Amino acid sequence: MKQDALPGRIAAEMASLIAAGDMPAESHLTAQSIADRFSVSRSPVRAAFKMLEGQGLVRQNRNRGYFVKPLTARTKSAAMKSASSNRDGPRAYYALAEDWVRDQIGDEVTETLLLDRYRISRSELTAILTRAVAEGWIERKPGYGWRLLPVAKTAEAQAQLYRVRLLLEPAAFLEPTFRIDRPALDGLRNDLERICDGAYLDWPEDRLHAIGVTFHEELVRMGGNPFLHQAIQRVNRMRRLLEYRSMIDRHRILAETREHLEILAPVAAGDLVEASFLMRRHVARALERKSGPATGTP
Amino acid sequence: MKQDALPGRIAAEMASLIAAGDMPAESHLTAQSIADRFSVSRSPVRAAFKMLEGQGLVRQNRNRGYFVKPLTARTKSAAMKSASSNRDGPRAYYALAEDWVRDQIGDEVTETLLLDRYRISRSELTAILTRAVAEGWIERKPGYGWRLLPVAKTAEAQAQLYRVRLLLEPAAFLEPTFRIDRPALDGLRNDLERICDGAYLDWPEDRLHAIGVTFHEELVRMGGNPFLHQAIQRVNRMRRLLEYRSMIDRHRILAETREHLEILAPVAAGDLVEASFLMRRHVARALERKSGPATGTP
DNA sequence: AATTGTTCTTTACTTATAAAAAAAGCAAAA
DNA sequence: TTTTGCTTTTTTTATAAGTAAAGAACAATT
Repeated sequence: MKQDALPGRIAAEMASLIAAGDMPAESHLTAQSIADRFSVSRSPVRAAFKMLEGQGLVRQNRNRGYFVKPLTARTKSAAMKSASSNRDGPRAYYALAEDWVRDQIGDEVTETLLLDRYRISRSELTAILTRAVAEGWIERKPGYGWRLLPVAKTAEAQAQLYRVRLLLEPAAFLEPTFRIDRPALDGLRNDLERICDGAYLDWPEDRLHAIGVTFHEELVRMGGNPFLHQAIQRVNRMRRLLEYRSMIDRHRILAETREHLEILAPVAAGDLVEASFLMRRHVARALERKSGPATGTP
Repeated sequence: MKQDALPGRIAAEMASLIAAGDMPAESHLTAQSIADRFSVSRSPVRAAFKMLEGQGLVRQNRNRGYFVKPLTARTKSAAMKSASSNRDGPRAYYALAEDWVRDQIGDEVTETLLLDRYRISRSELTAILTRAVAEGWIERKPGYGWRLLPVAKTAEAQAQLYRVRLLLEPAAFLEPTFRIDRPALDGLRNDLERICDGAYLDWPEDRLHAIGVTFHEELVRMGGNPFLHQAIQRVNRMRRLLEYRSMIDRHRILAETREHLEILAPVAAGDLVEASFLMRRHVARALERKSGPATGTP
């Protein structure tokens, strides 16, 4: 079996966009534009179209391509389901991550052990290890074997992750290279406002989560320091690893989204010091909440 | 050929230690202690011993093991040469990095291209890509191919790396989990004092560099926040990639080592706020010097 | 008792071939 | 001219057998 199913991932993401109304009914989905968006060729995109057609989300017009069908209650729920069922990573990756977080596996493992335990092919294992290395919770031992690194399993560790964010995120605004990216800013505001306008009740969980993460990462990206941006991306991926199972509290999402909009205002006005201050307060609040119960998307 | 030659790396590192006088003449090198130090088994260590014997650095006593031979001018220079020739990574890794930094290669590559260009095996390529991904300057494209990221090439990159250090390193002292690690502290001070006492002229470059890096990483490690520690490790690896070609200015090393010792004093005394302040000043100075010429190990 | 030297076992790398997937190319339709 | 639908080419993955390397076990030596 192919390691990850590119068409499936593309289809899932498009389903999410359609369900969220980003791709209105009757609009023409040109294969090349979708391909460009995902930076792939048209081949996997066509495969994705066929999957979406099977779900009743798009319609093919012979020699004219694919068009978005109007959403019905049926197709809408199908779209949301497909969007969330298709996580962006191989099943075994999450299985390993979960085993590690739950202490179901030792901290030094051999490749054969993993191969055997998760019933995967060598190249799938390679992909998983590469990813885990990139996300910083696995490293190769000098000889044979891999070492699983400490990860935010405990409440204390979660807090430590937030302390790193507290250091990095407010600092991004103060980088000398900070440049406001209007289109990105407008895109963010648009999403956030729609969430506040009720979408926080409708949209699939992973989309809400993704928008929250994107908000933080985009702002850090505007800081113009790629290493800062990279550091935050890693922290967020690590966070995702731990939080992906937890239910989202949709009312907390609303509260946090309002804070996000509050931060956006001074950024748009060019008051970066104020933005930095608000961001610090925002992350600090999230850190405080970590002493409490469930998990949101600050 | 084996991907990286573990015995060679171990031999090189031991050669460096012997040349630096860390392993005095006639001392007995027990295989297990060396194996533990590198967290490998005795097998590659024995192979390393044989290589060192060939270089005249150690002597085997039948059934008693290996012993350090007194350094002669000849063996000393051989040791330094071997230590520096054997970088801690596959040749092709640095070849690729250099090609990228020097714009000798496009920003999107296929595996076959790399396989062919650097004449390496598939698994060696996998190792190289995994490492580059971990260090954050390569990423997998969604379909086929890999994308080389511009992080490592821009002129500002060095300064931006230092700005991240400026954020993270002083903060480590202020973590609520900071715990002084006396043995580590003593080890650091010992190395630093020997450098100041003249070793800055003698010791091989990579050892001087490594001690500087270790100083910073160990202090951050004592902060007790593994994510902070990890972030700094990444920054340092990237720094190494950018700096690995540049000559070391041994007098700058001396100056910086003195600053390192200055920072150690308040740490040992438990005055972490002062240590944090001194660290900030130290890194800030190094950042300022980046406007100037050559490169040291701040 | 600790450590070496050696043997045996496990683990991972190499290489090659087949198959699957994605990318690239191109003629036909809109 | 753009975009589709289809074909061809390239790239990567899957699988498996053979080899090299590292790890583990154990008797011999100090």
